Amino acid sequence: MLKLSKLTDYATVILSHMAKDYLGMYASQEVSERTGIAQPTVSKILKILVKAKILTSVRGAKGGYLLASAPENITVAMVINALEGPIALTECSLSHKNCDHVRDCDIQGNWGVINQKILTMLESVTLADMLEPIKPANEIRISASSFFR
Amino acid sequence: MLKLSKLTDYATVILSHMAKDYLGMYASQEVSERTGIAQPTVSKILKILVKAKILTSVRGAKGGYLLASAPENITVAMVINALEGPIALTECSLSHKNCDHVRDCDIQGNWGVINQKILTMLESVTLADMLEPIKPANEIRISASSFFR
DNA sequence: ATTAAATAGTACTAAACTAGTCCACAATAA
DNA sequence: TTATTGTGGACTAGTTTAGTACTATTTAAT
Ligand code: FES
Ligand code: FES
Repeated sequence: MLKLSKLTDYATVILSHMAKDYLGMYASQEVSERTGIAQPTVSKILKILVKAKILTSVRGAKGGYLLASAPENITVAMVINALEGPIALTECSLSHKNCDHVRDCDIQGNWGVINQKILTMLESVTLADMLEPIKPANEIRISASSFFR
Repeated sequence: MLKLSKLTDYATVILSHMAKDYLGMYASQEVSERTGIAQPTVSKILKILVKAKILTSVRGAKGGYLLASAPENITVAMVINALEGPIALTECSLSHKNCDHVRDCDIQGNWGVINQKILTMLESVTLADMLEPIKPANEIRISASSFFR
């Protein structure tokens, strides 16, 4: 169903929460309470986000997590990348090695283009954007006829 | 890893093959030989594509499958939809029911916007486009600053 | 009529992935 | 020293996916 994992979804919820006061420090405990996501799961996600350098952590009592940069500089693509690895719609967008038993394939490159467009789109959305209330007029700038040109 | 299933990938390969002579009829046997995808798997995919009305089938000896419409009218979104169901990055893009234990969530709507953009993009790419050799200059028309405005 | 070639539908299995939990360990504040 | 908090890794149960198999149905050719 072309979907993100639940953990990625949670991660955006968690980060949005933290972005509201983006200089503050948040203990996993507290994040769990505020978001309603179970504590062990929150903890797991926060650890992953630290490893991806999206968050920084402070250990010990009164410790917690903070955003490693301003919400404007954290993109949705970064978050997806942290939790799910590189964004690649098809195996071949990432490496052609895995597709060896598919002969007669004329389309790998085009998948790559689609993939790149989605990536660019996701890179253009930041945590700050996610917090904004939705504006109804969202004009799409891609016209069908110009897609591959 | 935000990826399409292998079957979807195969489906595009199969359809691209069939689109080369898009009035011709193809037996699953033959498609299997040409693409190198195992026959039972090809067969499974073709059945699904018929149910989605992307292909039509002719039963009996000398039967086979044909494109139900011209390659220009078959979009990548249709194919993904046939094999994986509705395109929805997060549960909430599809229905908010499943997310009830996430309190304090300000972002569902924005996911919906992102989702819609990806959908529009995938709807703008047709089978005919997939067959074209790639053009190097692919200007992306979405600017970061205007994403949510 | 009979046979062969082809799709339709469904069910099944094995493998891979995901979500969610848990625990022993390390760091720090009080 | 003790309580609090993050770190790292392991583990289990559940779900999803890929791939296969089998039976029934349809049609062309003979
Ligand atoms: S090389 Fe993988 S689908 Fe073509
Ligand atoms: S309602 Fe599902 S992530 Fe917000």
